[in-house]
Amino acid sequence: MGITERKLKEKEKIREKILQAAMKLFVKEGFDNVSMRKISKKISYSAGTIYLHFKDKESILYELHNIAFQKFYNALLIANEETNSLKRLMKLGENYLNFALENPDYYDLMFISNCVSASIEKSKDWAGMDSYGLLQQTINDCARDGYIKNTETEAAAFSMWVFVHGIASLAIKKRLSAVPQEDLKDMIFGSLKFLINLLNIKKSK
Amino acid sequence: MGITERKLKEKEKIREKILQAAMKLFVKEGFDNVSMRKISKKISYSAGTIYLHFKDKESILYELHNIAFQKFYNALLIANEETNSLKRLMKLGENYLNFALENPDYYDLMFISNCVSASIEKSKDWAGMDSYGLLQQTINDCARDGYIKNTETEAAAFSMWVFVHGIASLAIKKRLSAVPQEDLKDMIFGSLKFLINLLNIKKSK
DNA sequence: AGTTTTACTGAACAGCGTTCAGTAAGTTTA
DNA sequence: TAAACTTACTGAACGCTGTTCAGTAAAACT
Repeated sequence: MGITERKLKEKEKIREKILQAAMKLFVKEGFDNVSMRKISKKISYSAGTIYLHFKDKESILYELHNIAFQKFYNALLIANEETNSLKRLMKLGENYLNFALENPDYYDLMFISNCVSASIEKSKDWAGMDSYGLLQQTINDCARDGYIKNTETEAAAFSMWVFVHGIASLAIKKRLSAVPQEDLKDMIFGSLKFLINLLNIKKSK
Repeated sequence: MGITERKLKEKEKIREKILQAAMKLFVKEGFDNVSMRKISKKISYSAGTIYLHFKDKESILYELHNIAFQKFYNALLIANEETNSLKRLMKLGENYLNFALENPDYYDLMFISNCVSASIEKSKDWAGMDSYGLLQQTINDCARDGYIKNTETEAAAFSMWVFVHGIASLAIKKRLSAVPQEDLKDMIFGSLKFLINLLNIKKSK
């Protein structure tokens, strides 16, 4: 079985090459400005070859979409180092926003772009479910520790998400240009603090 | 001056025709799936003619973008019928969300799409400034009436905006498919109520 | 050695946004 | 009224796109 195995590995290698080339191009030039021919040139194959590995351009995006969610989940996970649940919630929000601001193209792909949402609707298990679970867990911990009301955990989790997503998507899509560039980060992270203070019923300080 | 005047009016008429045809096509088929040739066919002119009235496809979008903001502002304005400031804030949020859900393509154009953001950055006066002023005014009224802290009006206004935008953009971009369709509206407007309750320090009831 | 399988190419297709020489009608001037 | 000019518009063309597929050459199997 040495030969077929080697062949499979080589196939996988090309697939990987395509993904990496596409990823780099997408991030640098934006998804729409990258053509199949550009990708193929970057890996020194003909454009047709890509179609031996991917159904179409969209499915390359979808694959990258899953990779992005993996990165995203790992970026959020670092918040778990914080032991205080409310601080952990804060850290979670900060990590979310930092990921979005540092990887705007990934974030766009994951939460905004149209290309992917078609594929999402088919596969009912959404790649972001793990990350949302992380948020729910943290909110539950906050409720347990008396920071937020037990009856409001679901609404709090959802609100927290739409809040940080709202900020992230407006920033990425450049709808916050009224705010001076140098004040933007303060504004963003200040707002996060503001929301968490609203949620916090302990008001310990 | 009768002739040149008539000619100008005719030119304006075609411009209007292009905008209306483009608008209908954009809303029905989505911005990317509409070609200049499709628009031209709809108005029974050649594709080249459009370029006598608009620099490129993007500038048609930009024009529609301003029209959309006008519609948007008028939709928000209805909230002013409500005399109680906190209720007015609630109504403002509801109107925002309703507009977004009922005109997803306009909303996309105004707050999400890339095509427009390039033009926005050039013209420093953003079309949404009037609408944001409406929000700020309402928040100030709420502070005056003791519903929210006087020190927090800026943060409250920004938070309110990113919150409703977060909901709207997730809904429009179909990232809320985990929520059953029949529960979606309750979830959305329930969350709005949740946020306003968080902001409300009077807790009158 | 001959046959089959595999991997890949490059030409082709239909469609895109955009440009522009050419045309025909409308308007102004002589 | 005839000639000159202006304007509005067309349709072909350019270079790009995503995608398909007949053809090819090398590798693997019999």
